[in-house]
Amino acid sequence: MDKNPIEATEFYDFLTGKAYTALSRRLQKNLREAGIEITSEQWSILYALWEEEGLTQQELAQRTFRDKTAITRLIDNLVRRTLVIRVTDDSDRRTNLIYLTKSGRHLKEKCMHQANKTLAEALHNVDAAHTQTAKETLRQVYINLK
Amino acid sequence: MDKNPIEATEFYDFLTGKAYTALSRRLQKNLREAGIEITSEQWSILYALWEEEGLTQQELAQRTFRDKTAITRLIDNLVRRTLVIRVTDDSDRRTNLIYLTKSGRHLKEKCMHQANKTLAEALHNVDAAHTQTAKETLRQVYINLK
DNA sequence: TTTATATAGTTGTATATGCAACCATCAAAA
DNA sequence: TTTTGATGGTTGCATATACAACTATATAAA
Repeated sequence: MDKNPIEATEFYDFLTGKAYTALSRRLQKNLREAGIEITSEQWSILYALWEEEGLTQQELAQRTFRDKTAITRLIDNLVRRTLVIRVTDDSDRRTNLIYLTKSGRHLKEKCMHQANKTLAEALHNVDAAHTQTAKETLRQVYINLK
Repeated sequence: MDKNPIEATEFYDFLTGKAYTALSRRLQKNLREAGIEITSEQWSILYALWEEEGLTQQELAQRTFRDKTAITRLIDNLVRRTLVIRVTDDSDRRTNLIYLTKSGRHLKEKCMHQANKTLAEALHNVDAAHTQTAKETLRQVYINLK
């Protein structure tokens, strides 16, 4: 567990989450400036639903790596903003299937534009090869820890 | 702002913070299993103080990239756990200087061991060169967005 | 059929966070 | 010296989160 102390020693910033905090805050700022009043966390739920509608809350929890209780309340808030609806699954009345409303679906283009803008701002002065490596590394970290 | 859509397109997971969430959760789990009942956020404050005591709350806010109100309440919780104390600066009575208590100082070794363990688990199967690149990339992201 | 077990989701509680508004203190200008 | 503006910190509020305990439903075992 102390195999690579040299590399790890300078990597505590990763543990403090500074880069992710900065990224998340910038996304929210960009969304707000585009007139979209959702949080970055709500964005991540919508992003999953833009990829595939009708997911259960469990599936959303897995895809966004959150506790299912966090999903309950995120969906609560998205329902209140009339961006998604809960539909009880007839074949298993325990589960809710989450669908986008027309407004929720309509938001996709504008939101993804802001998401792309945010990533471009974040990765300014980072060459493509390094971006690719960082992407793979974060992916491996997730696989290691999930 | 849409200069590198290809690289960005597969990088939305970075925006959702999955890797950081996984990392933060694992750190807290490792600390708990070592009998240390602090959150990963509290760890990041203590980490800054282990590097340098007597920081102001503003300085802590900058170093951990958090809103100063978040620092107020993190310090509240750390004071309640008797890990740090607030000392009013005599030369400027607006500012609090934050010092570790004996318990807070004592925690360093055990906590840093768990932090190193967490990073090692996270970076398992990631070679040193990639770790280095990821580190630099996250650093650049932070610089771009801060 | 009844019982036991597993799964999907919700609620209570404690913690964390950003933003806006606020108070206290300091420093510079008038 | 008084006023003005800047800075450090706190509080109110809404949101997000994990964990534990709970309800409701479904499935498997007896």
